[in-house]
Amino acid sequence: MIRLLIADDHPVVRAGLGALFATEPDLIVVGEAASGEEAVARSYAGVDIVLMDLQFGGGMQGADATRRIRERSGAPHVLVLTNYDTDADILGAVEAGAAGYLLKDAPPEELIAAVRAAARGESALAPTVAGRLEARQNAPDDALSSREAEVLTLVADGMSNRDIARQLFLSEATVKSHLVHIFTKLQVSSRTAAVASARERGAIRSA
Amino acid sequence: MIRLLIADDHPVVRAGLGALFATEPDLIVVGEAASGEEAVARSYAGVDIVLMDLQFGGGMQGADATRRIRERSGAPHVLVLTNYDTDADILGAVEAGAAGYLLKDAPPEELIAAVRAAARGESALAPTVAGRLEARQNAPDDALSSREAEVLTLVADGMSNRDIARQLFLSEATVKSHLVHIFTKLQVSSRTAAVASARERGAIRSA
DNA sequence: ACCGACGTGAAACTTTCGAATGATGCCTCT
DNA sequence: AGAGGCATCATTCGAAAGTTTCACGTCGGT
Repeated sequence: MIRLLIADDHPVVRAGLGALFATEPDLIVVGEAASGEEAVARSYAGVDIVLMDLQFGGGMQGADATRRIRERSGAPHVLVLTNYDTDADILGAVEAGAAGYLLKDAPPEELIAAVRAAARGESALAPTVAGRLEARQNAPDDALSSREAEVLTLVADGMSNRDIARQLFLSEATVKSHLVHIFTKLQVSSRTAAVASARERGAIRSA
Repeated sequence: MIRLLIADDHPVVRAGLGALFATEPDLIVVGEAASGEEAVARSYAGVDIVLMDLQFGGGMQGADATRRIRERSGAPHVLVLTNYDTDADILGAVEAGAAGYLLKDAPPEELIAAVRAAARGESALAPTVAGRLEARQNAPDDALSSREAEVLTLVADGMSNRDIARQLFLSEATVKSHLVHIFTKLQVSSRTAAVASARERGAIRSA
């Protein structure tokens, strides 16, 4: 018997996953969570697999929750389940310790198979995802640091360097410094181009 | 008895909505559709309400499907159900003849109430959505001219004023002039903010 | 025929951004 | 202990971007 925890902020999705797994005799849903925090709190030892959404309406996001859960010993495996298959999301999830990365539009059989695989301790990456990861391995090292990503997000919201500095309690010089690094890593030379590039590769999420 | 058709390309969401409505004695799901085309085909007279997702993986999108369904006489009411609440999406759906606009993260009771309201012929806009529509009504006349939209698109791609001028066979001064008008209409004061604002209201589609 | 609104274009001027360089302190990994 | 990555801050300068103000058509209306 495989015990599941479903973490998703959409009640409809929780109900759907619950209904799906209810038809399988060896799977049982033992809990639900509507936020990242809740997911961490409910991932006690009696849970075998956590189905984790990456996007939550507010608070802790799925990747962080995954990290928190996995850093404990005897932690359940985490299967990430999301709408998007952007590089940044996938990489973040895998790096956070996810055993698998599934898309919400996947056929039910695939979900169920992935749950069973994860319960056996296997990694269950969708084929498209695996290919993407491989491509990422060969890509130049251009991962933004978390601080840089934070700055870039504010830039994408249209804030000026001064605004960003105030918001993050930094000097304007520091913001510029971060931007230089961002430009270098993204191989661009203006803030709008950086935003365009980041959107393309899924490093930032539109409002 | 209210007969429902569920149109969504995510099996999980279909299952979730099905499970949700199964608990209500006066609601019955009489069909499912995984694409816009399928939704149109299955919206025969025996259906009272269509739950319509706006985003489909490919082919006909929800707004077009809604239009097709509603243009027939004796057509079922269409409740649009989506992840995003951008102005453009909402406006498009309502204009296509949707009786309601709901977000997927809405609580189940709200969904069910909306279905019943739609079955009675009432309009069931989520409060947040209604407010947004109203705001749109009162908003200053901020429609961009086609030339302005053209410029803004290039800005969103990260091009400099000089690049844009060259591409559109203009002087740099003219590009700036267009930008001034764009800023005024969007009520912002920088190019990146303009792009953010345009993305928010759906005037620009990200790559 | 006149007026005004609007899209378009343009100059001069101010502010912000980005490039280049350098420096400090704090981590982690080796 | 040393190397390297990251975050922080500073100064200087030239290049963009943004502001202000003006001008010229075209079009619709009273």
